[in-house]
Amino acid sequence: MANSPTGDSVTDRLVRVLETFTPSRTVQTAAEIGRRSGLPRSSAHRIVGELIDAGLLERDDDRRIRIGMRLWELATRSSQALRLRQAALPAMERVQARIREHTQLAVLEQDEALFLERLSGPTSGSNVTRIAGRLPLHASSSGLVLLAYGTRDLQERMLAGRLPRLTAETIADPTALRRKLAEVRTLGHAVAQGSIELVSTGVAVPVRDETGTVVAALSVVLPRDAPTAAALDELHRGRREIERTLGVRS
Amino acid sequence: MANSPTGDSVTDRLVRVLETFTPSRTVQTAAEIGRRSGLPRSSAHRIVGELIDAGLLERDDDRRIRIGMRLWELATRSSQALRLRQAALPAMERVQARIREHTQLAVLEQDEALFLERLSGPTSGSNVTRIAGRLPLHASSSGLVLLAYGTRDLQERMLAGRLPRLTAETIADPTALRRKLAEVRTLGHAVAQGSIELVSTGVAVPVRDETGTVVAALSVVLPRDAPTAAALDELHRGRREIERTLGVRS
DNA sequence: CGCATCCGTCTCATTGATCGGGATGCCCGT
DNA sequence: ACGGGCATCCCGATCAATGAGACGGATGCG
Repeated sequence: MANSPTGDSVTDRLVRVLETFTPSRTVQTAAEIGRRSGLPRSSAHRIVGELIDAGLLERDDDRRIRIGMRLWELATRSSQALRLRQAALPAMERVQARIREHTQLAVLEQDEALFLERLSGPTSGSNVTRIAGRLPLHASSSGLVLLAYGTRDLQERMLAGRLPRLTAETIADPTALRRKLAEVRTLGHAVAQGSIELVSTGVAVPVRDETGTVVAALSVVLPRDAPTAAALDELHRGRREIERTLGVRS
Repeated sequence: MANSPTGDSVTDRLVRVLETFTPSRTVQTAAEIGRRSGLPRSSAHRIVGELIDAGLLERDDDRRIRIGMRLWELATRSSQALRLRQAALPAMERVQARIREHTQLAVLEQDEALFLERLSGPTSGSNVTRIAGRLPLHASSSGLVLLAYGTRDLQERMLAGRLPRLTAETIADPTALRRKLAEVRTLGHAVAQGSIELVSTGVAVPVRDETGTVVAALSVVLPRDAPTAAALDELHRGRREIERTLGVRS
């Protein structure tokens, strides 16, 4: 049921076409789409045309194709991503205003951390994370939180799989990761120093919904050797504010 | 080429399925989707299944269907909606912090104003506008700005069509609307008093990109009889900040 | 200037995926 | 016990989707 080995159906094709768009390649010609999606030229043209008729894609002034705002509208209108983001935004603004570094909200999606929102102040530095971007669970503070409070099943799967190393300090050893997850659960937060970029440290706390399930991770990115105490304090304040908005009575 | 009167193709069906989701109905059963989209039960089931396999929809714990985060991710990653929103967010936060009322960013989409973002402070009142929501061009201050600086073609089309009346004060007369648009162009901003709700007044200014084209409207919603001078001042400050981020040299 | 690419558009015969009616079984409320 | 609503599975007919190919225009290179 999960997957059909055929990998071919009109729906699959449409998705493959949509997936050829990336944050770096936001506009492309129909032929490029065909090549990247492995579709014959003429088929790609036809499918792109249909998607344009449907309003999911748009044709640029100069024939190039881009994702239509209608698709963004459809997706944003009714995903719980929006609800979470809305509930969290005021608290995130407050955290950002006090800490003045990147403030992020991430959820679990297909065994990775998906970032719903990121606020960056004028003083904040680089930006590996982007909105609607992803990071591996074992390599980011947000991911560690989501993993530590995730299902046993998820944890086993991650511990059994490959743990790619982004920097020399990424936790790439299953035993070390298992120990780290236990630590996260004990402390109630995750600190990831240099696991993505050597120059920065991520700090993340779990956010729960009214059923007590961890639904997101709230995090900030600090310079590598900055003290984490103040950030943790703000993060927990923010977490409580978000949870209150979500209807958690404490 | 533009439209096929048939209105039937796999793509059309998929879109119709996606469109059955609304801000109020974010989860539904497959049968409901079938009914709302006018598709036979079994067809609806099959299509929903394919969309779930593709990751665009998700199945709830209890068999119900909802929009998948993957769709939000795809759409958000690479639409210019994101780029605009990103460029505008810091400025919007500043405006919101000073005025303490709803602060909104809207773009033109299919002859309506589509709201990309809305920030609401603790003191702000009701919320007719929602993110990814729409309002008619002639009835909102944002819409009036987008229309006044839109193409001649768009203006003719709107003036020729029906102008539904949301309140007693909505501009529903073509001649009055034409005069209002000229006024907006002269002043460089739009004030819409009571055109959506009698108790509130919208104030909006145009935002231009590096080519000088108006790409968005920045607006706030004030209590009906509040003075607009301070808000206008902040809006123009915010507008300049956004335009600078977009690369407009002034 | 001529050649080589790359693009978009169009046609058309073939085929295999899509379609939808219907049967089955489950769950839930009455 | 019963009826309604739902998800799931099946299957033959059909027809829209498919993709190879040809054509013309735009662009770039030597």
